[in-house]
Amino acid sequence: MLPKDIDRTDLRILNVLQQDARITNQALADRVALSPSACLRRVRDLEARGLITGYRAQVAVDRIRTATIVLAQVTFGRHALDSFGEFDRRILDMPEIVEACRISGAHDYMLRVIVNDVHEWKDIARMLLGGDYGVERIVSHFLMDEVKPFSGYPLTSSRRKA
Amino acid sequence: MLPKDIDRTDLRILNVLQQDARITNQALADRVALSPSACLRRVRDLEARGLITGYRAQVAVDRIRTATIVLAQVTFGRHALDSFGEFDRRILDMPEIVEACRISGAHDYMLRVIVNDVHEWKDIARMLLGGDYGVERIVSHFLMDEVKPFSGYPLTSSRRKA
DNA sequence: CCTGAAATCCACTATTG
DNA sequence: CAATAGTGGATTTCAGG
Repeated sequence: MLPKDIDRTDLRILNVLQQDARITNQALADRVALSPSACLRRVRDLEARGLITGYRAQVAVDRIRTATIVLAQVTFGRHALDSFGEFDRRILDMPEIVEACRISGAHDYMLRVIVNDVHEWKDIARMLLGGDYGVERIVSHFLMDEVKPFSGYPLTSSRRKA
Repeated sequence: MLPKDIDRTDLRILNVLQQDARITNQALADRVALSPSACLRRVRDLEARGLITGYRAQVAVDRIRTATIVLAQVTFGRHALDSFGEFDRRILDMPEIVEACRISGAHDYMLRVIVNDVHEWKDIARMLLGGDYGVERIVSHFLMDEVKPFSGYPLTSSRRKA
């Protein structure tokens, strides 16, 4: 169930850091009932092993710039796996595309894009369609309201078996 | 273009903190060419004004637990605005639903859900459909690959006018 | 793998420009 | 508003169990 190289103390550390990445090491050590030095060593270890992939400030971007956020589903025509590679490289290059997932189902990618307005999105969508990546169709949705903003994953599944 | 209560120094601070929330105040001050005290005052101000909404460690959740991540589009039947409120409260309560956005277009919500397996997702989807919230249809996509993981928003739009 | 102490280094405040 | 300097406290290393 739990990977054998992660114990409950690690989980507690990760849970706290998911909620408050800027907590002091001392306070963190208190919350997980460890001495500061032991706690720090675990945190460094979690970083080195790639279990913590980064620490990010969450910014209210809509209060800083004009921001229209688009969730776009991209469908490919021919499924040449190579064309995925080209497409991937392209979207990694575009700062407006802030997130991209390959998904199962009727569509191939789900993108999250930030633009100033709908016209800018039109330009980008046209670019993706016309770039000869094999993109056949783009379905876009505009984000109206962040009802539940992401604030970390549950690291233990709460749901119990029947 | 830029809100008058945010200057370029604030933007640089936000940009650095988006990439590395655990940087020390001194190093941050260096990077934005400010004294530590001036820098710290700005950071506290950005927090107090709600422009920074939190600091989060990014965790490689798939290396910690069995994780199937679902992107689900939820469509309502009758558009009673009240039923949205009930639905909202419900999803805020469910730890498996880690993000929820109201969107425009053919569907009403986009959810990001983490479950152990497809069966668990089936249970949750059935719950949402049967809970008398007015949910009419759920289209689900399973996340196959995080091609471009979210790592902060561009705070200045790079695209220039034609 | 932990604790505890010692030595840095940093956050934060007061003071001043 | 920003810089400088001081002090209380935190981070980090290391010795030892």
